[in-house]
Amino acid sequence: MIAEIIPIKRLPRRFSHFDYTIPEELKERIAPGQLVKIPLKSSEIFGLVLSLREERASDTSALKAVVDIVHDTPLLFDTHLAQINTLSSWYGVSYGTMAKMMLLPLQKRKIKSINLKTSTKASVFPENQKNKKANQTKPMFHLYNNEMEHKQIIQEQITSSPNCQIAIIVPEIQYIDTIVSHLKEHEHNTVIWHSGLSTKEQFERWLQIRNGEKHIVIGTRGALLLPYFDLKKVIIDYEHKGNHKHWDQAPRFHVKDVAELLRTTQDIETHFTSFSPSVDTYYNVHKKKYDATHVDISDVSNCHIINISDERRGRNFSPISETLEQQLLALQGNAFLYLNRLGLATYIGCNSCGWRATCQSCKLPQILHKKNKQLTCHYCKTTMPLPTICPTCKESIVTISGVGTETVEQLLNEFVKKHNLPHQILRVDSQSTMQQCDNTTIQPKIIIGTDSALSEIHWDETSLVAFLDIDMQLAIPEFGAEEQLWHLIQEVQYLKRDDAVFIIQTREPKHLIFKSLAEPDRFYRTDLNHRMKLGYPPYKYLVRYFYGHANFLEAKKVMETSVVVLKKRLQEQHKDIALTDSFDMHPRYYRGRHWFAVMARLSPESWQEDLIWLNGHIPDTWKIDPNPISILSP
DNA sequence: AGCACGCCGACT
DNA sequence: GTCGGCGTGCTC
Repeated sequence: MIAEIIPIKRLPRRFSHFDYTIPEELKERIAPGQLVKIPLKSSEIFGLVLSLREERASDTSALKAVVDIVHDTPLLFDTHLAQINTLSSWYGVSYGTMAKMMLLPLQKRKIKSINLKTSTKASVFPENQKNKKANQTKPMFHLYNNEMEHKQIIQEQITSSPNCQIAIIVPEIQYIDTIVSHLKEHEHNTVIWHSGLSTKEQFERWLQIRNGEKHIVIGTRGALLLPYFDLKKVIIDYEHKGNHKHWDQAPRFHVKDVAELLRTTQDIETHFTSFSPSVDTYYNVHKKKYDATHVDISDVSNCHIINISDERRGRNFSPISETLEQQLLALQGNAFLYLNRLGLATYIGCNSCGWRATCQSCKLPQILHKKNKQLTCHYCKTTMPLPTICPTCKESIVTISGVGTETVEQLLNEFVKKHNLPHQILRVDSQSTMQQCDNTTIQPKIIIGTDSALSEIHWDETSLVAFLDIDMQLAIPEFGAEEQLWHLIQEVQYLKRDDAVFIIQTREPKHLIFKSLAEPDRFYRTDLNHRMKLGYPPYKYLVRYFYGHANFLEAKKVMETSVVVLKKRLQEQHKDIALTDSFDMHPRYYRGRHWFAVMARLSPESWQEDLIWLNGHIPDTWKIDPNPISILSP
């Protein structure tokens, strides 16, 4: 007999499983799902028994032997093995990589002494999935307009499914606390899971999840891949957020896609919850693909849209409009000024020849910072001195413009001094957090910050919120850029005190987003219409492939020829899959390579089969990114 | 992917 | 002589 074993190790995608012989004394005991010890190269590692089969003539005699069985009780159930199998084929990773994500804390000596609970119900290998379609419940969407409703929805979901496991997935670690505070009375029955846990914590919590000792799991995306004992329900909270996608490294999975797999193959309920439904969810609710309790999205009618172009005509070149200035002068309590740009100046260039300071390797604009007056690339963090003459035409004096958080910080400090205001100015961004600042004074504060400040603001003390310049967000050439800005406005509206003033400064006050604030359906319908015309989700399921090489021309050439070959294959096999031409990514150069990408548009009805077909026909060196949140960036 | 191996160049 | 840089090659 031969054992097909998954080595629990990140291996390249071509190594799905390895064959091992079974020593005589283990033959009676070995079974699929068991954790075993196997030799691999020169070391001994853990493996998972995938299946057992009779010896074939084609088997070489060079096979190594299984060393030992760690537990007689299978560590994983058939459903878990089936899940590994499907997710590997979607994301183009080896079984070992998938297994590693399910079993990350196992590299321990403690493992031998743990007690594994046996599954009580007979697990069904999902071969006859098709028959089960009838019992499946549709995904559900729940809207909440305040934290009371939020708490209520989560609590209802917990109490309606007693004695089985529920996973609540949030997009970022910071959101875990909110959920925990809503479920205080279930604290003894709750496990928190996120990427910041130590190996020891991971191991303990992993076992509680595997053995079904705790019923409520609150965690970030990785928590969805753990081997649950008896999972009945998945709640994806803040469902509109992009960070439900694991874009970092393979497997590049989207929580929603994994939840859909669990729903269709294991009858696990999926619930999407949010205060601002994603465009995708809005579509699915209206097409009756999701059930929903109510979808009356509250409007943002008390928001002041300020046209900065008018201010410019009135010779006010400050990033702070007159309206905002008046509000600041009358400020009681704290203010939060949002600007999603770091640094002092974001445009360093030459007026006569058009040269612009860009990073040598990444080709991204360099930003001037206060510290040492250095030009910095925000992507690769390299710095260089600010040039005094244009490096290209050697004549003109370099122009410095564009407002960043540091500029506004300086400006506000002068403003406060000039008008004798009691406010302290704080800059909160990726370079300086709220904790680092002197936060002990009872002095009122004006906080100037980027996205990362949003979760640190004390909203109950804040009576003024302003977006200084969000036009840059509208210029991003990504299909989800408008939607992201929409959700950002909704988030501020959701978090801010009801009586707090909300100001948005823009050069495009006529933009759809601002015109739709009092009429949310208009935004959704119009954005959906654009997406339909351009072939974006939810009308198409996107898959992005990308490839990088140290040499630019080599990268370009290899990618282009591979795309031509793939297009030919698609035509030969009459596959209804649209493929773009290859395009360069943004930044074009990072991690020592030049990157090119290609995108496939699949039918939302058949994406699972099409994705597997594509993954089987692409070069081994391509990275696979199904359902990407960004087309251009890594 | 990740790790062992190996072949050179700069130090106690 | 030995530490350590990262190029190369292999995993049942």
